Amino acid sequence: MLFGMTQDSETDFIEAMGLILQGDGMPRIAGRLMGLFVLHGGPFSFTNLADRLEISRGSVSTNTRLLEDLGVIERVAIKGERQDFFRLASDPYAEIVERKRTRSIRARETILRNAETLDDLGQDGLKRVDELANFFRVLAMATDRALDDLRDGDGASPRTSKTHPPLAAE
Amino acid sequence: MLFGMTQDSETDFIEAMGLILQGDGMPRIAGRLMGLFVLHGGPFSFTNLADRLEISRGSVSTNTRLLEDLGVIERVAIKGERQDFFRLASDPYAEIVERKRTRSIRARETILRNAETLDDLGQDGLKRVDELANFFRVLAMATDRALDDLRDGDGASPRTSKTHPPLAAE
DNA sequence: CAATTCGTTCAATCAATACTGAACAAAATA
DNA sequence: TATTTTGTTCAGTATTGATTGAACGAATTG
Repeated sequence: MLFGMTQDSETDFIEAMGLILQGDGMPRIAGRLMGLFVLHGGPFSFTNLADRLEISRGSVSTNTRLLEDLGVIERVAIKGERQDFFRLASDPYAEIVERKRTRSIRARETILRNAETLDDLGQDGLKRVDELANFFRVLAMATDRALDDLRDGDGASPRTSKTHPPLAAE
Repeated sequence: MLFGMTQDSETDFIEAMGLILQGDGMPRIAGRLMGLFVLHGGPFSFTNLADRLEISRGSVSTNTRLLEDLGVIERVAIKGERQDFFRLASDPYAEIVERKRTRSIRARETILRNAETLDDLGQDGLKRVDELANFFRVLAMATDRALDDLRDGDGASPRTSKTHPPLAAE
């Protein structure tokens, strides 16, 4: 039987990471890989990854490349070994935030560019478009600060929100 | 013929918004609706929305409810009218950011909760898990600030990043 | 050189989700 | 009361993207 079977807590952690990254629009397997690399830093061989996570070699190839592009992991060569090895990068999260920032900026640019060719918008219409663009600008600025915070290796909160307790899901 | 046919700039704007929101994990139709409401504030009747965007009544129902829950639009009643009407809400973007914030906090909590039951992680393992949790904490703080900025109706940048020019996609 | 190992690619399958359109209940109208 | 209008729900379809597994070329080994 398989149902009701409980898994060990390492698997729970890895699967949880799979779901979290999936919820953020990435492949679940990328999340599982990330979870594994956070638990044990690596290096893991290509084959080892496929075996431990029980995923196909194709998925290992695709998703390690994805995480490599994101700067979450890096490919390392090991003397006397034929396989590729991967380990958690030294600054795994910066590029993720950087991409979020870029997406917000792009969205804002797209909006402003499309708005240029619009006429027949009144005073109010222009204001609403401006506020939409500003929304994305604010998002971009927020990720920008997040990048700074990450770089500073910011362990404790240096600034508390005006409107929220330090951290709780409410 | 249909191909090569160009659409007016209003449609371009609306479609662009559809793609932007789709890229953020929401239904494309929700984005189109949002685009329409940003251009013209409303109120639009239920049927009018279906006609203008050429979408089914089912989609109007589902996606207006989604945007209503998000606080982007609000349902209004108009004297002498049977249909529901919708207009852009007064503070359309706050709840969107609030949800982003909640997701980051939840992710952090999930990680910390799963990490508790883990043993056999060395010094290094604990550090990596901590840094992962901190990553989501930083994201939560960033959205938190974004929320403040939005409320302040912040039109000009009060603080410039240490590492990036004021705003460009690079 | 033949056989194996390795990582990538790609066609096929699978899974998740969006969207439609018909069925429905409630309310308004005739 | 019968008909129409209205918004929701839901089953079915379409679409999109993730995942697999086989085919492949390159490199290694025997």
